[in-house]
Amino acid sequence: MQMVMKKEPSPPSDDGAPKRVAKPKRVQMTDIARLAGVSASTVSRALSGSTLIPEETRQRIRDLATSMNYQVNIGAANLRKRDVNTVGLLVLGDSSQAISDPFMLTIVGQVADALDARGVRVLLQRLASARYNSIADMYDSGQAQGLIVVGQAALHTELNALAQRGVPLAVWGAQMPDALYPIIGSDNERGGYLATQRLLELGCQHIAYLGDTVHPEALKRYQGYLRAMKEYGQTPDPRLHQSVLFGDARLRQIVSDWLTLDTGFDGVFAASDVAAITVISALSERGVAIPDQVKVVGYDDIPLARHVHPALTTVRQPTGQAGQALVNALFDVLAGRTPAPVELSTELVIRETA
Amino acid sequence: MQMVMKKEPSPPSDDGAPKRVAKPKRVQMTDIARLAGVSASTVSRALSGSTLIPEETRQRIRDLATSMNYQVNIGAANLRKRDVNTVGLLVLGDSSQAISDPFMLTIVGQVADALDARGVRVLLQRLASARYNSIADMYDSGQAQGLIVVGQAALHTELNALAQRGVPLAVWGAQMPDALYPIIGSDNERGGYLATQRLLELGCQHIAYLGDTVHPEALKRYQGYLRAMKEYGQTPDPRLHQSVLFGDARLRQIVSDWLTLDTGFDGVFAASDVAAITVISALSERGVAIPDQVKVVGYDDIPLARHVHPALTTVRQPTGQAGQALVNALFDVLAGRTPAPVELSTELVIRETA
DNA sequence: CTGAAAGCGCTAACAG
DNA sequence: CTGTTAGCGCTTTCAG
Repeated sequence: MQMVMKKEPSPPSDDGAPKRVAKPKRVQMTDIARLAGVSASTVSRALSGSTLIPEETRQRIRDLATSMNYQVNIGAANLRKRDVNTVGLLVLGDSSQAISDPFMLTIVGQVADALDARGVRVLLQRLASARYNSIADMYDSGQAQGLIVVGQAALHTELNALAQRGVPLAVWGAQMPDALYPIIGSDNERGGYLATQRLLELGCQHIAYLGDTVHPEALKRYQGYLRAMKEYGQTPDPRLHQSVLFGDARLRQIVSDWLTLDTGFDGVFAASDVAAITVISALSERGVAIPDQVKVVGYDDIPLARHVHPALTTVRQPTGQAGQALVNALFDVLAGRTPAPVELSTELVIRETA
Repeated sequence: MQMVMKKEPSPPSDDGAPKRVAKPKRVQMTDIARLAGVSASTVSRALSGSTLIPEETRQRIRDLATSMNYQVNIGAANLRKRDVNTVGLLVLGDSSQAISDPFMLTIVGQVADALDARGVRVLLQRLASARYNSIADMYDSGQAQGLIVVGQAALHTELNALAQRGVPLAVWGAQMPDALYPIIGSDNERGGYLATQRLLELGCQHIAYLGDTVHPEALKRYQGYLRAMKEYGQTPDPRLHQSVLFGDARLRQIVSDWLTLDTGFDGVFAASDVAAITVISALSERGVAIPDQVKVVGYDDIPLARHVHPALTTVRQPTGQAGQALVNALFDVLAGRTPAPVELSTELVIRETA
């Protein structure tokens, strides 16, 4: 039966955002109070577990509430308590490519879980670069008591400004010397070093680096790459440094270009597993043998890294601790402490591609 | 009975959630009003763009607000407007495995974007099965005007009960005949059929199905598998049906078991790409040639499916439309309409594994 | 132990 | 055009 009794008063607007239509009246505290024969104060106290209310009454009120699917209106309670108990989780990044990176998403999940464990609500927002200026909106509008930002991007200056004016935040990214906010991240420089060292140890003479050095994390990895190269007496070929990370077509083109270089190339260090896997795919397509002709090392150790063929050698970032560390840092800030930045140790996971 | 010692006037507790500490006073509407020399009402109107206020004044107030990083307190505004403009996004699933499934996460991202485009806030919650009973909390506590549930799991009955009592929701999952809530999903039965048909066309005689039929979606895919088998005159071997989808070790064991069957097996239809890829990996490890000895078809077409080797033949679910469809459905419900369920068409993507 | 009263920060009549 | 007034649903003194 499709046609239920039409309500008189308001004609259903059909033109976009729905207007309020026949909202079933929500039960609220006074209703419970009336039904329980007590005052709202008592209900409030009972529901919050105050020992002022005798256990028996408390339980009775609780049962009543449960049976009516009543739960305290958090918005109203927050207003009164001047507290929100909610953290904003911002995921920076442009293309839906960037956001669909399994690594980023893993961190998002971890953070959500860690906050949940503390009983804190999570307000999620993906933010494209065009709106980076509204990064603090959740805080400024009182929706969130603090922010966790995943994907530092190139926003260090802005983030510092926020920290400066007292916005509590914690960020996943690369350490910055003058950061006024806590940064949680992996040891990117060392990761880059380990990856490159591996390639060098295996005898690579022409190692490419794939990563956008505008991002501090990718830059650090690049610095690690440079350090290893220097240590092994090699001079990086600038033609083998590319910023592109996403987009199959472009990546394929780059690989093509590299293959036609006079010197050729025999190793690739990619700043993300997703990029590394795409490169492997492009190389395989052209009949280049991995690891025989070209060796590849990725970064992140996403779950699928071990399942591609050949299995990807990569630098593992300890996501398990990431979420917890971010949340801890944010709560330190909220408590007025100054948390130490956390640089999680990276680890080379050797598989088949290098 | 926990007799907690009554605290003295509250020393800074260090043992958990931080107490309020030196919060910098937030600027609020009355502050702006005072500074602008007008009343709060005027500020409210100006900031909400009311044409009652002359353009000039409006701009002046806006600038003032911006310069002070002031934004209307959404919680308070919501309370007054009796509206929250927020949707709860619930991700069901137990293991962090389940949640890290790229496919699920892609949908989460899509939904977040689609809501964002409507100017609706997103409250994210991951929900493990132990807490499935609190699935409607966000709604009951007035935090969200409606819910979007990703991962129908085996909760059809519960979801129906929620719909029954008027909780606005939209769900990603498999169509159910008696659903009182809108379900958005792909045509799982057809997807299962297409996948299996492909294997049959290629001459497979012993096709395994990997998918937990407790989940309606996986069940539908299984039914598609059965239909194809029947159509091609084959009898499914019950030993080749396994519910396990996650966990490398177990999956490897299952593959081992299958390999030692008297009949062997020459085809696998896995209900998710992640499972398919793991199987491929396990088979490669044991020296089984794909697709020569065993052919594999997955489900989802996650981005990496094309990059594994051999590239995965799979059934594509149109995630692009998923987020939008879910959001549209929810808003239909909120507007008092009864949205038609959406069954997005699935498509076989033929690559190398079959 | 319990209720009455006073707001939390904002918006929306309702007068000017 | 603008200010005054009265709450939104809840929590928390403050008195019993």
